[in-house]
Amino acid sequence: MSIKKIPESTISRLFVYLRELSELSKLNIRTISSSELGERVNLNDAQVRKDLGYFGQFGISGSGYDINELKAALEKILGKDKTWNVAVIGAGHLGSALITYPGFQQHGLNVVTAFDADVKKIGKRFGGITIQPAGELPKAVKEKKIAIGIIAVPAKDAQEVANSLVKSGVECILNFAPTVLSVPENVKVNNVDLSRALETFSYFLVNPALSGRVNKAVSGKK
Amino acid sequence: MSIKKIPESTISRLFVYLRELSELSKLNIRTISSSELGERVNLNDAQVRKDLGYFGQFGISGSGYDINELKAALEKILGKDKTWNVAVIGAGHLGSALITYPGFQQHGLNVVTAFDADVKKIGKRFGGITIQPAGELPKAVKEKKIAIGIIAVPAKDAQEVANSLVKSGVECILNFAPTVLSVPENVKVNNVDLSRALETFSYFLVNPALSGRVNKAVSGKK
DNA sequence: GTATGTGAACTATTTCACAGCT
DNA sequence: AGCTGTGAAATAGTTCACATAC
Repeated sequence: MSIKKIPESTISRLFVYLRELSELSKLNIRTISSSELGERVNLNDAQVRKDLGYFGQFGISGSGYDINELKAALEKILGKDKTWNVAVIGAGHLGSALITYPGFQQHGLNVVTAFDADVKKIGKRFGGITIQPAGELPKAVKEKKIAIGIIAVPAKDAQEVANSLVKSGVECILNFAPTVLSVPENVKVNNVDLSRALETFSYFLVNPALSGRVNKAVSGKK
Repeated sequence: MSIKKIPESTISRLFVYLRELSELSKLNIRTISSSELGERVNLNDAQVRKDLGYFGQFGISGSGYDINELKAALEKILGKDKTWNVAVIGAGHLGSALITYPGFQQHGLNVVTAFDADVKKIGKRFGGITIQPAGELPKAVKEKKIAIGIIAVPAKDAQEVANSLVKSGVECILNFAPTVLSVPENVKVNNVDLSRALETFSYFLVNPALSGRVNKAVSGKK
């Protein structure tokens, strides 16, 4: 058993590499070395090689990586050739913006339904999507083969929505509510906490002298 | 010099603790132990104590932490007693949603101006904010004492906007563009990459068997 | 000569475990 | 007895450095 644990940060960086490779491919550049690629995305060359190394050997010693080949390999690994159905729960400010957010479609994610608990919101339309009553969720998940649920409800309701998603069989949850969700082991939760992202700034603004004491995140500079 | 480096993840968790303490305070609970608090936010008790330990000693041996006292201490540390002015750059889909997103105000962040490079967008109003031409940015940053810039422009324009923000004196940037920004050491960048957050799901959906091989993020379960 | 792939070294972060306080 | 605060141990993640391949 020589299976290595793969850091989640590696997977996250794989998407960064893929994006950069797509750019390079458009420019008709053929090959790139780990150090050139690393430089473009502010990462160490060894980091690039190690990340790729978890999934196989893609390079040619002495000359680097074939851009189109590596791009295709990463697309395969990351499932970019597939599309997934998404449900948005919560049609308030954030939720309604997400329903029509075009960035999702660009990445193989189709918002196919949306729900809200508030009767006043039911029946409203955003883009081509009509808001359904929250009670319809379990049925819709099965019928529409929803793989990903996006939680955009107030913090106090988030856990309940998560429970309902999990019970209906959804295994991936993107949580915009500023709260910690409890879910079974097999369910993957990503948190996007807009407030928290902004809040951490307030710490830095209040403690400018301390900023040197804080370690940089995922991809610090050299 | 006994100054310890503080992990950025610690600061992030401090906000989680603070939120939980606010809830507890409302319920008129007086004290809490590190293990109880940890359990509520899915973290190890030692983690809670170590995080707090970077900033001082807040607990009472044998009985735990006074909720209101700890809450006040964290608010001070995290700068929650202050407010900051924010500029949004990019008034497209995402930008315009952010301009009126009420979550920011709840955390002491006031969106006071917004900009766009597109002449068609200039003069449009979202909430009480009128979109200004991008060229006005440097002047506005100084006049309105903007501390935080939110980048909600396409990836290809993001670096240019960041340069302009930095040159104008902004030291905190929240970047929604899916690209790696190069900024001077003293500037703090937080990335909120919605696409990436969703993209990582596609990896898990394609490789369900592998999910056990991937380490959990910041706050794994016990 | 140049650049990969990968153990080994290093650095960062989390968890353990226990002395000491209330 | 119960719980904090904190060194020490364990684990995770990054960077170095070099043998090996083209």
